[in-house]
Amino acid sequence: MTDTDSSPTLERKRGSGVKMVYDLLRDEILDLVLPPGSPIDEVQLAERLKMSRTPIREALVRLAGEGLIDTLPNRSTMVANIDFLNLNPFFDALVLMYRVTTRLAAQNHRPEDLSVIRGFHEDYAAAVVTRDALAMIATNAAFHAAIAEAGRNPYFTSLFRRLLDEGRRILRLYYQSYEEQFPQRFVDEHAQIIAAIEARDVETADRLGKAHAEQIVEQVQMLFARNSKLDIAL
Amino acid sequence: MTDTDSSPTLERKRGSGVKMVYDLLRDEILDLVLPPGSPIDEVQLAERLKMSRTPIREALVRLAGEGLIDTLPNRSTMVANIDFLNLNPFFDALVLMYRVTTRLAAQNHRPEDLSVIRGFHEDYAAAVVTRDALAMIATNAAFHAAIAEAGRNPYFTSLFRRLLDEGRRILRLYYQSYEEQFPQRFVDEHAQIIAAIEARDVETADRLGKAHAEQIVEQVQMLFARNSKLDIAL
DNA sequence: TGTATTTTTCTTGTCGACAAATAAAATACA
DNA sequence: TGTATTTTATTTGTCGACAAGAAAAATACA
Repeated sequence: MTDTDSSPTLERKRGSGVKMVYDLLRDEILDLVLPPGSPIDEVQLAERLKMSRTPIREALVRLAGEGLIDTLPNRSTMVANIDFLNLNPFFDALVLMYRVTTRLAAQNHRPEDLSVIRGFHEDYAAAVVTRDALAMIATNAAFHAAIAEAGRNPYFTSLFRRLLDEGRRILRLYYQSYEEQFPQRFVDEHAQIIAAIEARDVETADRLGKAHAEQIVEQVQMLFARNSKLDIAL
Repeated sequence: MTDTDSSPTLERKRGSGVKMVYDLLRDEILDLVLPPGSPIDEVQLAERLKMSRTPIREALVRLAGEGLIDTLPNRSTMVANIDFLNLNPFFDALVLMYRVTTRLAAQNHRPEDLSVIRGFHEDYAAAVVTRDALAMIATNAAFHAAIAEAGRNPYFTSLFRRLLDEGRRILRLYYQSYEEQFPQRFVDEHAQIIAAIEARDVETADRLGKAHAEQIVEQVQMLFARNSKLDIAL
């Protein structure tokens, strides 16, 4: 029998296809469901999501623009690799953006921003309590992205978002061997950061942002040094 | 008569279409040939460049990813506006990236980088001599982009490139009423920056980068204040 | 058996066509 | 004449199909 009538074609709203694919792939990449180096097949995705290749292609172009996938001409496209041998540029950029965005948030935030920030702060604290590593990673990124938004500099915000994304991938890797000591500390530091922002204490915010970032970098480097044996494929 | 045989279909290499459209539109946007707010018609472009809408669409998606065009769903896409009423976020980001990239270049550059940088330095000096405003803008951006490359932090480099692009649009506007005093000064400052980088004098590079950036910002703000009457359409 | 060449296969890049969504124009109605 | 509603027109978003490129497989040849 043919498939006429049986499946009612699953109507989608007219521009939602690309966003769907984009969000799906982005999440799968950032959570390492698709590890670095994984090939991405357009036709396979197309038939899995029951749509043409066109919207999928558009999503892939966007992801490539954000550096999450690499496209070699005429040949397969794959999830972007992480340069584990030299994370320094990443760390440098991350620390600076932590500082700058926190500082700007202290300068430029509006009252309504704080409730958003506090919301993510609580989400993060909840994730720490339930020891949900994936949720911790995601809510921590959301927390700092919200601070960046409150700083109201779209250039910094977009770079920071990109760094936080990349950070999600790296953290996802290390949280396998996660020690429970540091998340609680981060909750406290987050609370201090919020207080500094609210008080519009620019210098303190700057200092806390920097210290917080360096804590994270140090932790990651420690974890990295410890289990450098577990190597990710490719 | 039909057009069979007459025009031999103008064969293009297989992936070159998108790059062609992308480069073309990018240049026209940055040089204000397409001023902010200009509508971009896909079909019109398609028949002008004698290709299908698909590669044009891909180029537009890329440009949208870099913030050079805005796409409203189901409706026309147009060249991104510049928020002239609040250039502060732009200036803040620009100054910081000038500093950081110059500093990192002093730290991380390799000998071969210097010749590239010097090349653009000379191009800029030549543009100043011939008083070619468009060339000055473009070579100045290329000069600083080359310094950023020598700093070897892709995150900073890509943000800085984006800022330099945006700067090209803004400068392009003000160079209409351009006063010849400052380009020569910039040539000298560029030379000092090169010297600091070559000497690996990180602190001096940082200081020079910051000062240079602030010079530019100040100039633009002065020009902006002076002829705030000439308003660009939309 | 090992290397070079041809053939096949598989994936991407491009095309033309159609349908949905929105704006503009035209019509109806008071 | 002015407003509301329908109709038309224009532009985007999606689709299926096909051709070009490159790797893999198969064949030819030594």
